[in-house]
Amino acid sequence: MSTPAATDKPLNATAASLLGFLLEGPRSGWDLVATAEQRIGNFWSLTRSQVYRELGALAERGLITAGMVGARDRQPYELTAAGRAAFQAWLAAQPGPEQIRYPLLLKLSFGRHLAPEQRAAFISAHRDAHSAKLAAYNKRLPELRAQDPYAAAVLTFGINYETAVLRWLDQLPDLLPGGSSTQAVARASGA
Amino acid sequence: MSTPAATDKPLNATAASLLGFLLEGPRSGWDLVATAEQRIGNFWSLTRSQVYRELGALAERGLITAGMVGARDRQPYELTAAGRAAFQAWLAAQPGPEQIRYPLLLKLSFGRHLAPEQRAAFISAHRDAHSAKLAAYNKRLPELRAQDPYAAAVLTFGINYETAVLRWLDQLPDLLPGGSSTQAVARASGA
DNA sequence: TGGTACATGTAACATGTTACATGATTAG
DNA sequence: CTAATCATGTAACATGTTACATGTACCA
Repeated sequence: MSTPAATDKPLNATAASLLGFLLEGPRSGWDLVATAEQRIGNFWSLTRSQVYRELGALAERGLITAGMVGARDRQPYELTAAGRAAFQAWLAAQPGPEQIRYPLLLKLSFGRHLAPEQRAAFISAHRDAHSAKLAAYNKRLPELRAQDPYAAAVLTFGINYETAVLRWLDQLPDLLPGGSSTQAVARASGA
Repeated sequence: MSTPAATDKPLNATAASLLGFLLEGPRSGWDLVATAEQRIGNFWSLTRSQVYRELGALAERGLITAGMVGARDRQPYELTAAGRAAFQAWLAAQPGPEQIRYPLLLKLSFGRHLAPEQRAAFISAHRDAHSAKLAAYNKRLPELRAQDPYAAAVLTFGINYETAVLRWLDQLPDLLPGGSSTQAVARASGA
């Protein structure tokens, strides 16, 4: 068995994505960060540090090779055959469940300890952020639809998601103590 | 300034949640894991290891104190005044944006490299998981509504979310190449 | 007395974040 | 010439995951 430098253990999703972008041609770390930000940044985050680290590890495993350094110390990498195979193996594996970490939900679930005005401030800031995101997604959709149906499908998830969040935010006052219905009762009882 | 053992740096959300649960009375690590799983597990994950580590750190910072060891080496912790203050400080801070890491979206965005049958298998497994979750949420809602409006509000987010995901999954065949409309065309052209 | 659920923890590792340090190139 | 942008990287730390190790108490 000639060991081609640890094709063994499975890739993590971040590393695999980098390989995926490299399928389109050689890219430097900097490029990859920009590409990732743009293409998967909405549902998969990564940092510069991480990218450089993964590139080093991928090179060591023989899944990519460093090309000739260009202008500004630009270090391009390109896929090897092993890298292509590793990417395909990753892609073919059943994806795990999504992970959501939602600080607002966490704080709301401790809502009994939270002053209503603060709660309201959180929610309102949150609503602004989400309606901005929805608007941005809707703006981008038509263009993407023509260019790349896969990206458009993924963006459509984002639109569904943001819409659901906004709808939930609308419901909140009726669900929470001190919300609209309670206030209506308070007004009706002549407070 | 009497330094009360580093009340300084802000808590992370996981540690803060543990403090939040301890507001309801002394709990052991084991209890806290179970409570967290049940109460915030759907939108905030944590592991046993992490909990024990955080408990150690919180005790060192003077935010909790270890009580007397009970049966089965059970080690209960309770909040200190500093712990209460730290929890309130965390709760009052503006929550950051949610983070979503969605492996299926990642793989779909590389959809051009994915065989349609595999894509279909991913989506179908995903759909099953999400409809099960939605059903579970809907089942739990009435009970929670009476018990804890905050938990119910948070669960309602989950219901909105799962509904949105399922709706998106329904849309997918029309968005992706080789989807239902394409198939209809193929059938019409007599394949 | 044997299995299951309870209970705690460590070690090793993987992943992710933040701050720092350095320098090249380009546009004005 | 100088500010902004491009480009790479390290160090330190925080967070999260997995596997391992140990033992108790309850129930059948």
